[in-house]
Amino acid sequence: MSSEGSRRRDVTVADVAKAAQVSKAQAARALGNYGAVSEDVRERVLAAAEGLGYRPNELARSMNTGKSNTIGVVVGDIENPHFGLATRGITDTAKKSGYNVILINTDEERAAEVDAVQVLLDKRVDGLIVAPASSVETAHLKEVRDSGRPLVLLDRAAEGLDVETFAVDMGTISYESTKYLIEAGHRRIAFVSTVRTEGPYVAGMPLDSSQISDRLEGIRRAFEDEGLSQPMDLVRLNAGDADSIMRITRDLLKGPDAATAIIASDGLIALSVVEAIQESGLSIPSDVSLIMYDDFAWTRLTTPPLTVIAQPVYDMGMAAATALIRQIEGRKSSSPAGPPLEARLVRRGSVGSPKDVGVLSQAGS
Amino acid sequence: MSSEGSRRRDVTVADVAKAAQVSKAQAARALGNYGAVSEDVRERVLAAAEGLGYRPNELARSMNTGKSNTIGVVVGDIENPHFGLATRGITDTAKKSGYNVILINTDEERAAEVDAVQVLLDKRVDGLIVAPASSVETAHLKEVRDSGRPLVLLDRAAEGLDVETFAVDMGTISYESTKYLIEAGHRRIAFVSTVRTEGPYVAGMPLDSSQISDRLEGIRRAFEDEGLSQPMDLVRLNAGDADSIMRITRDLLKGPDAATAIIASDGLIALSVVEAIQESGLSIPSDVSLIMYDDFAWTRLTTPPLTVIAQPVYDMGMAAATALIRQIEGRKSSSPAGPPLEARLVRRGSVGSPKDVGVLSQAGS
DNA sequence: AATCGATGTGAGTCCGGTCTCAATCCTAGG
DNA sequence: CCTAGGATTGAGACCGGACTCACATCGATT
Repeated sequence: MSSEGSRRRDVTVADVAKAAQVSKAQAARALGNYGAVSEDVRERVLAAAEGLGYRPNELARSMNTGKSNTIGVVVGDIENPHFGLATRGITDTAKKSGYNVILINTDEERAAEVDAVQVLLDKRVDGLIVAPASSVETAHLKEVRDSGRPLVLLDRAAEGLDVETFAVDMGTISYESTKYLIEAGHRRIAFVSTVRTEGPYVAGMPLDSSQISDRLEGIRRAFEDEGLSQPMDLVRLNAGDADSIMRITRDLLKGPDAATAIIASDGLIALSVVEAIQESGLSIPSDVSLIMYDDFAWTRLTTPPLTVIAQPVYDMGMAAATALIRQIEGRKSSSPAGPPLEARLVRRGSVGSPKDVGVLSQAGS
Repeated sequence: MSSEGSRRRDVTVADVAKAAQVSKAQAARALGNYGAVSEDVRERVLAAAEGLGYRPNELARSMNTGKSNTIGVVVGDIENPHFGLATRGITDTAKKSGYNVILINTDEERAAEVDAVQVLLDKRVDGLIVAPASSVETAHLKEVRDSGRPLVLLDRAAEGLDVETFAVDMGTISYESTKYLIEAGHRRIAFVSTVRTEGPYVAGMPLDSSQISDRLEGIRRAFEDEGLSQPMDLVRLNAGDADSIMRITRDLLKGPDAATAIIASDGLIALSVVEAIQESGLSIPSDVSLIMYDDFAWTRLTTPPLTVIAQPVYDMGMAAATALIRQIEGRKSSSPAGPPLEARLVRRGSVGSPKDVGVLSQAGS
């Protein structure tokens, strides 16, 4: 309909050069605008390009500049708003510096992650941002490192891998939050997370996720500080889909030794925990207190609104991208600073005192 | 530390060939495993490749196969779980067929979208999935079409552009939902959306989003069917950030002619609407009823749980990717079917009868 | 008028693969 | 023993830009 039925092969510099009656080299210079080109030639070339609908082939360009202007991002699950927001921080920053993002989802599976990293390397991305599924098995990340390609970690650190990592200090915030619960009178504090482990949790056992280890360590310290010890039976890992989380929650809340407070390791978990609590006919916070990681908008809408641990997720993405791009573009050192990326406990309404605390403290006094 | 300090330039077929003492062509054949290669050569080449840590340069490969095994995805906002989930559907499907995804965010801005499409075309992606910010200004999409690159639309249709589009039938579900509200006694039904318009809404005015037009049309029809007419003053577009949505909500709920029900055009809007309602001290559904588009998990946790319009978002992404890949790989026709992609009204607790309905109907009888 | 440095310009190489084509090997049929 | 035809193999073109290098131009110097 329109005009030149542009089927098949697309226009190349050579075509433009021919049309503009100049050499390929000159056309390339005018188009790529580098080198010296006379006004006359430039105009003719640009006009020809316009007329032919020339579009540079970035693949070819990348091939001999060695730069693809693309960064690879490997996350566990974009469906999770946590990563959605982080990704947003990354893409926004990347775009600002002229980079595009290839996104790969791993479903938190190591095999998928190894694969993803490989693919991105093969595609010659300029750098990688990875939220490692495992903080322990990091051979593939070491390879990236050794290959000399810029790499930056998000959310979780990788053991024995000296790479810039953008994550909040989980130990501290976990400690604070636990302290807060303890001060409210809680002793039976549960922790629910998705990390997978072989058997049930044993204090200090190595975990795949540095994040979770740090959080557990924070909890332990908080108890210790008070001369108490953390109720290990309430640490529940391997929480998978909604059903399993609900099952775990019901289990935590039953019996004479039930948990009086639950710390949900992320928003998805909290969702199911709250659902299970509601279904059990219990109420928050009078029967159970709850703290969840990540501050999503909906947490203000539940009754009561949830007390959460807010992480600067967008900023983390932004910082990671900024650092990566800095690495890609040269100077190693310079400002390693940036804002500190601190998590914060946002006290809303889901934490109260456990039912029998009054009785206990009276009895104690 | 490890061994061969693989700095700089990476290993190429030529290097492998030299190491294996065969010609570049033979090495390439063995590696790319095409053509005829003797067992002996194959083994030597593979061993050499292994030893050298050879990794094919996908860029180079793409350049002369003309295939990048990459599809471009352009969405308005990955931070929005709607797109997060759709993207998940796309990436899962793509991965299954060996494709990677380059994701670009447009913030729902047309300029950014035009740019995004251009960039992806320049990167020679094999195909595009776009959730067009505007259903009207679609010149850039027509260009994609004309360039011969496979294109598929997600979520919204584009006017006068004959491209496979994966979206639910908004007219029908909107009609049904409105009917449901009307039957509950509502007459003052508001509709809040982010679409931008020049001035205030006027019946039938052209909108950027086909989705929204369809929804409004559905509402109109539902009213018409009952011999009523839609309260145009309650259609509020241009709802931007949280603040503006809350302002709009407060405005809708004040005065003698306040809205008794609100339809929120997406989850983000609903979030602020609910917040504004709660802040006003009103309650759902006794004071105001609410329906929102998209069924997010948290909608089950509010008090009351929200009545929502569930869309098969993941499936839409999956269908779009499947169709795109089919287009990329050949056969035009075949099964244009796939599951129907229908939206469904999920009745939970946020719709009730308006306060004065009793009075009114009594007065009426 | 001869010289010099700053442009302009075209031919051709290179990036790292894929692929064509002609030459060489090998083996079975005659 | 000779030969046709398939299996192997190497040289080199090619994809579409970026970039090197040698050469041509030209106004300005002295």
